[in-house]
Amino acid sequence: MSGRFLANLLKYVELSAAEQEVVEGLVAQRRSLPAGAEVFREGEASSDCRLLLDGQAFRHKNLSDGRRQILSFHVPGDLLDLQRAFQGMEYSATTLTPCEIGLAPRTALLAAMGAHPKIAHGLWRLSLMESAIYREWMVGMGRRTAYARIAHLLCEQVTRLKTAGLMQGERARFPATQAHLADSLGLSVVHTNRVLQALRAEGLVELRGRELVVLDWKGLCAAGEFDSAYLNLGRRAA
Amino acid sequence: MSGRFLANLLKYVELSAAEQEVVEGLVAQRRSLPAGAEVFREGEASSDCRLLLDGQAFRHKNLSDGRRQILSFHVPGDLLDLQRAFQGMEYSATTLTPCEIGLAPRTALLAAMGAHPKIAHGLWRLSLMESAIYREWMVGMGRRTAYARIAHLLCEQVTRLKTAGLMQGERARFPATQAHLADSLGLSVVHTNRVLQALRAEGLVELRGRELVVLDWKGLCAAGEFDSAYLNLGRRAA
DNA sequence: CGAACAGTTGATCAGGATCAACTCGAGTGG
DNA sequence: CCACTCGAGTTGATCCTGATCAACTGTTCG
Repeated sequence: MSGRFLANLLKYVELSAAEQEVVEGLVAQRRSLPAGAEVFREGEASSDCRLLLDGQAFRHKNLSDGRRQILSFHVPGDLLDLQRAFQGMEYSATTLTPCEIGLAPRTALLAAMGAHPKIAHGLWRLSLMESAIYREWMVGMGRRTAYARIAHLLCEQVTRLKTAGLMQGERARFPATQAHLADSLGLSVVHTNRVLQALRAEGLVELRGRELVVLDWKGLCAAGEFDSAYLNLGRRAA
Repeated sequence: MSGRFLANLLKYVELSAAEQEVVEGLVAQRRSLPAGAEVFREGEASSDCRLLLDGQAFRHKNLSDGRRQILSFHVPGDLLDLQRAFQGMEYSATTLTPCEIGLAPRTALLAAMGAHPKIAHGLWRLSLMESAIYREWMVGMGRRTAYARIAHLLCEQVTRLKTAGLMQGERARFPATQAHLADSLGLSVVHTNRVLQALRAEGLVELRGRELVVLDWKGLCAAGEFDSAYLNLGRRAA
C-alpha cells in the first residue's frame, strides 16, 4: 500500500519484517490527483499526513500579493507534511504531475513512532535531510548568484531523481516549469530563462519542454558549487 | 545540569519526573566558551551533541571565498546539532556571547529517544520548529525586500527572546552585530545599516550598540509582514 | 596611544526586476 | 479544418534595489 515510502525509509534504517508491515499499514487510504492540483493548503486542518506515493509535487508558501515561494520539490516516497502530526500547517503543497497520495492518520504515525524506535529513527532522518536541503537553499538564496543558484538546484534535482530511479541515463522528465524554478530560487521568470539559456549555450544542461538533459555533469556541479555531501546519500549507519 | 534545555522541552511536552531525570542526565559535561568562539565546525566529527545552556550563538555555513551564510540564531535551551546524532555535520556554530555548552553523548540521546517516546516527541517538535523558521527565512530571502526582511527578522528575534525570558519590557541585549544580520539575510553590511536607520527614523525599532529597543511593535510587525503563527508558541498539545 | 572593530556616509556600479510584446505548440470548439 | 485560446518560453528596453568601494567616526580595550 505504501511501497515507495517504505523503500525510501529503508535507505536510512533497517527494519524487521514486522516493522515493515507496520509501515505498510500506515497508509489508510489512497487518492489520485491530477497535475496542478492542491494537495493541501496552508492553515487547513486534517488528521492525516500525506505521503507522495507516485508523481512529483512541491511545497510552497503564498504571499498576500499572490506571489509565492516554493520550499521544496518532492519525489515518490516523500512525506509531505510530517509537520502536521505535531502542530499546525503553515505551507501548501501542489502537484506537478498526476500523483498518487497516501493518507496516513496522524495518530497511527505517532503510535508507530512510539512503539518502534527504528521507525522513528527513519522518520527523523528523512526530516533531517529536509532541513539539510533547506539550509543549502538558504546559502544559495543568500549568497549565490542566479547562475550558481540555478545550476545548484539542477544538480540537486538530478541527484534526487537519480536516487529515486527517475533518471534514464543523462535525461529525465522534468515537470517543473521555468516559473517553478524562479519561484523556488527567488528569481524572476525572465532572468531564470536567460540563465538557462546561458547554461545551455555553455553545453552544461538542456531543459526544454518537460525534459532535462545533463550534457556536462562535472561542469554543472562546478557552476553550482555543488557538493552532494549534504544529501547524505544512502548512508544507513547513523 | 541541563536546566534551560529541560525547560525548553517542557514547553512542548509534559514529562514525568522520571523522564525529566533522564533529560537532566543527558548532559555529561559542561564547557564554557568566550564570545566569538567556534562551538563546532563544519565536517568536524564528534560523538557529542551540543546544548546551548546559556548565552547566544548562531549556526552558519562558510563559502570558499570567505563569505558566510548564517542559518539560525540560538537562545539558551536550544540544541545546536541534533543532526549529528544521525549523520554528518555540514554547518558550523559560533558564540555571540560567552556561553555555557552542555555535551550530550549521541548514544545517550538516541537511547533516551528510543526508551522514552515523550522525549522523542519533544525533540521532534524542537526540530520541526527549526524547520518552520528555515521556511520563513526562505520566503524572506526569496521574495521580500531588504526592508521587510530585516523587520521580519527583528520581530522573530524579539518573539524568541521574549519566550526565552530575555526581554526586559521593550528592550533586550542584542549581541548580533549588523554584519551578523547582513550575513543571515543575504544582504551587505552597508545596506543593512541604511535600512536599520530607516526603521529607526520611522520610530519602529532602535538597534544601537548591543541593545535593541522596540518602539512600535505593531508597526514593526506590519513592516515585516510578521505573523508569529509559524513559531507555534507554547502549544503543548500535538 | 594605537589597534581593532562596529557603525556610518557618499559615490558608483551591476545583477536582476519589471514591463511589454511576440513566438510557438497543444488543445478545443465551432 | 480553421480560428481561438491559453500556457510556456523568449526577446528587448528600461529601471531600481541593493552591492561594492572607499573613506571616516566613535568606542573599547590592551
